[in-house]
Amino acid sequence: MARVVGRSVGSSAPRSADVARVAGVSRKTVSRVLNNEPYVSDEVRRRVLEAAEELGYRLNHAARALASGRNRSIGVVALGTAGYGTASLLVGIEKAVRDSGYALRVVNTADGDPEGIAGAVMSLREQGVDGIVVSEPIVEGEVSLKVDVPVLFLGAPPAFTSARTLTVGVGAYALARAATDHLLDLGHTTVHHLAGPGRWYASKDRLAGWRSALAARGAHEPPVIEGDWSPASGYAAGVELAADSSVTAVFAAGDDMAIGLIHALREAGRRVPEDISVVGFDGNPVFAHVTPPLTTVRQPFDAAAREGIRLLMHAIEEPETDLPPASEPPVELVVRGSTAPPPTRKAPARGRRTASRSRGSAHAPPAGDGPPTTD
Amino acid sequence: MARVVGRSVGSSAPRSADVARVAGVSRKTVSRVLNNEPYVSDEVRRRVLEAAEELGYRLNHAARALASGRNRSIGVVALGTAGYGTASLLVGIEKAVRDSGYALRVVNTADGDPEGIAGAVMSLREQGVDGIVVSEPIVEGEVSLKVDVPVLFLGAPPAFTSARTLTVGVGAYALARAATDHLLDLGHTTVHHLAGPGRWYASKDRLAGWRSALAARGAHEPPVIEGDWSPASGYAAGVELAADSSVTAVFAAGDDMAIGLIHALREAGRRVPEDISVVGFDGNPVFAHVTPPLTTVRQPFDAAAREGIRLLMHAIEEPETDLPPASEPPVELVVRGSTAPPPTRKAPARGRRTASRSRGSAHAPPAGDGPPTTD
DNA sequence: TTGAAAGCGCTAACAC
DNA sequence: GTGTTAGCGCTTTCAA
Repeated sequence: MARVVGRSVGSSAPRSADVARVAGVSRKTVSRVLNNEPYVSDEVRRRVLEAAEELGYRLNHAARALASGRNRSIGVVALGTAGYGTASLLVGIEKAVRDSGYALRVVNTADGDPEGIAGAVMSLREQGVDGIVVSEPIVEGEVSLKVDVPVLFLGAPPAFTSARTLTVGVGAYALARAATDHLLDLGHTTVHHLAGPGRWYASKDRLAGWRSALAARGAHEPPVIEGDWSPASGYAAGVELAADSSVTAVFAAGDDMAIGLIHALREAGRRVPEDISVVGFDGNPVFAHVTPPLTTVRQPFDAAAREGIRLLMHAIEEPETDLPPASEPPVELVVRGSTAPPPTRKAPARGRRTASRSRGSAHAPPAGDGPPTTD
Repeated sequence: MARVVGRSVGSSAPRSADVARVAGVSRKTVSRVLNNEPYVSDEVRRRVLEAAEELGYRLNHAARALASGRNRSIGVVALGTAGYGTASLLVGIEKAVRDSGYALRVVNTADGDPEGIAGAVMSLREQGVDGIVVSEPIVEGEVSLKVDVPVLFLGAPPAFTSARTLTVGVGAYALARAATDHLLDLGHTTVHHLAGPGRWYASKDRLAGWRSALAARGAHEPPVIEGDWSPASGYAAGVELAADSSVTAVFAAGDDMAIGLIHALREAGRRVPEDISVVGFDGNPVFAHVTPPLTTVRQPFDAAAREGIRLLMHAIEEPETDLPPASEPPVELVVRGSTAPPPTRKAPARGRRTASRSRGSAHAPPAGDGPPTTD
């Protein structure tokens, strides 16, 4: 390996000027090659790449950002929790962003309150991100904020205005509806609902799906119990529900809550699924191994993240163009052992047409539209 | 609210020069105030802050980074998985970094192989981070890399050299030992081990802790079974272990694997904990609600992250000074329902010649020694 | 198809 | 205590 460059000893990292010198071209040409711009002869391109390689040249992102105004990085506002859902979404976002050649900056908000979100967004903007992803924030309260870059709301409706506002749902409404329909199909006369915190949009969406499934069958709508996503809150709800002998089916808005719920139910002497059926929400694979294995609906984290980032990238790089339409992820119901036909009653007709894939129901309003929420 | 600034209409974001003009000072003084440098009169400081506030001024990080060479951001190389452990560590890191006033950049590696880690680290360096956190990488293979910023290895030994290499453990060795001791204390003559992938340092550390606990009591060391952290791999191990009637206690290197393991055990007719005791590793709270509730050891994710970032910040901001010593996090054993004394028996009426390809060594080699892998 | 000059917004070093 | 003068390393005009 011939040492072509004069001195590279005491000096620090090579700059584009060094590459230019070694390749025998101008700095601008180096820049062209590095940015894959047209109008560079193959010969020159090759020489530049070779020189960069030889020098171990690494482009300085800060300088590029300063000069161009574009940072090639996107920021994500996430919840500071290690839950399966949140973590899965973050992993999916990271991968999609990296595949796009962008860098990822993360800011968590302890609890997704408006101030927290606003602060996180401002901090991200200050860091110079080209786009922002707000993942599963709360919906309550107004975030008064105006951001000058595109913002993607993943699994939630827009909470503030931005240069370009995008929304990609995770199909929570349809998933909740499928979960409830599954229970109804089994022959349960109605389904109780253990919801997430009322302030979360994710809660409202699931609640709405459950409600619509009930309404479609003319089933009675029992009062909603509210948890906080934690297994402990599921347990507390279970204690409450176990005392009500009319309960035969429960749809919990989260797997962890469902597990806590089942725990309390069984402790109170109610068998699952013989006496009471339980469906969770998320799709954490570990719950295939508990007793009873948890029936649940799988959230399309990866697909939603990929789709969302695709839209965001488009909005960043081609602000003028109209965005290609978002494809709705499929509904995936995972039937395991925590659901069964209701007790006493004779087994229902075998017409078990589980709402799998396909939007499954008469009308499923897309996320962002406010289906009748109570709260 | 008096509009002091001349025109702010069509123009874009205000710069430090605008603030300087409004406050009637020089740009450098604005810079001083914004960086909390000394030698600025309170009066001037107040005026500058006021002007900045009024203009809605936001400092441009890219420009600062370019000018100063410091980026006020740290990068983390994580595993692209949504597991409880990984996610908890990341959340802890994010919080600690944010509290230090730094920004966080994240790059995941699909599987922590040397190339993946090297690529992630280079990408982070290119992005101009001031420090890097490598969280739970694999240990096998050499990462040939020289980084010019401090690197913190969290829960793993240094995998490559850097300007300043820091290491903070999560006490895995002590935790594994505590888990095994708990089983031994219960009266089990020995404890089997379901390990993580051999390439992971986390696996080796836990393995070593288990091994040392056994050795300290002179207990026989059964062959190690290797999983991949997934509940499915735990299940597979359980099928295998259930066939061996001499097994009365198992220490699994992860909660999820423990759950899969218990599943298989019970399916094979072995009761937990009556016939076989199982201890997990991590501390995911949801497993307090399964049947049986999982006994486990809790990893001090937050404490480790906080301590690690503290060290890293110190290395970044005061490279000369010696680092304050790291405090070891406490060992936390969470005893729940999956462990009990061994089954009622007066004498261990069993010839242990089931799977006798154990090495049966009486000493505990430190991590780094490769355990007999099965795969 | 390539190059020369002029900054991007900030901080560093040195004056005053 | 405060201001002045130069850049940081890259991309952008615009010209050749």
